[in-house]
Amino acid sequence: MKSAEAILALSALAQEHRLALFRLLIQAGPEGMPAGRIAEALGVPNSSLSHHLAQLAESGLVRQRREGRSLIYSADYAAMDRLVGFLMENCCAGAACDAPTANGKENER
Amino acid sequence: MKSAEAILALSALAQEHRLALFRLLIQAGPEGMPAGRIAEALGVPNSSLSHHLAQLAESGLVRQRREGRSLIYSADYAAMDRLVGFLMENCCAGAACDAPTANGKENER
DNA sequence: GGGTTATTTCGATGATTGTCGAAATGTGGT
DNA sequence: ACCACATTTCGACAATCATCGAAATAACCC
Repeated sequence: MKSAEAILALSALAQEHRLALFRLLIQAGPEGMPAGRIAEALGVPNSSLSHHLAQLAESGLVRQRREGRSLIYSADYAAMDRLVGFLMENCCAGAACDAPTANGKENER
Repeated sequence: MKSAEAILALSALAQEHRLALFRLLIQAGPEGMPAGRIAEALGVPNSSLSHHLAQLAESGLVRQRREGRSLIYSADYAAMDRLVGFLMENCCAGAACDAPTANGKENER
């Protein structure tokens, strides 16, 4: 992952509505949720929400797919994984430490 | 962790210089680095860097301590841990999944 | 106290971002 | 073809943010 991508992803998360949105999708699981239901859940006008969804999708943290008239959004766990990996890269100059890893498995760096 | 704290931390990271700064500190380990050496490493004017350091410190991701005339900054790994934990909270509605965890240990949710 | 070094605060400026209604687009049913 | 539904794009405005020089603060040494 390059720095520019990471910034895009972090900026996407660094906003009240988008953060709530992303966490909602994380909790919704891989099936995701249609835009309408998300807007309803968050109490944000459609046009605003659409703007935020686009930004999250652009950042790669969220996937979009169409299903009938609805657009379904879902969290991309692997992207989140890569982001955390990038942030903690070469943690403690390579020494073993309690640094976060991106995938819940043992730290193998 | 509350949403407001998470946003503060994410905003702190969502900026070119601060992201580079944080990763530098992650790699520097718990001893950290003095402000001057950081500014030099990143090629950013002192006043700009100070502004960024303050923001990272404010967010809780970075710690500040004085040592003689120097102010030493270091990454707070536990804070990063909590941030990732918050982002992935209740991942996949509690079902086992490949979600990131914050500490490199097995996923115990 | 005076001088030197390390770093922060102030303040002004330009650039980026969030917001939301109205209009446009895409999809499916009849 | 038409209508209704789901969602996005456009556009304008207010609010927040990044930048950096100059001045202020803090620590140390003589």
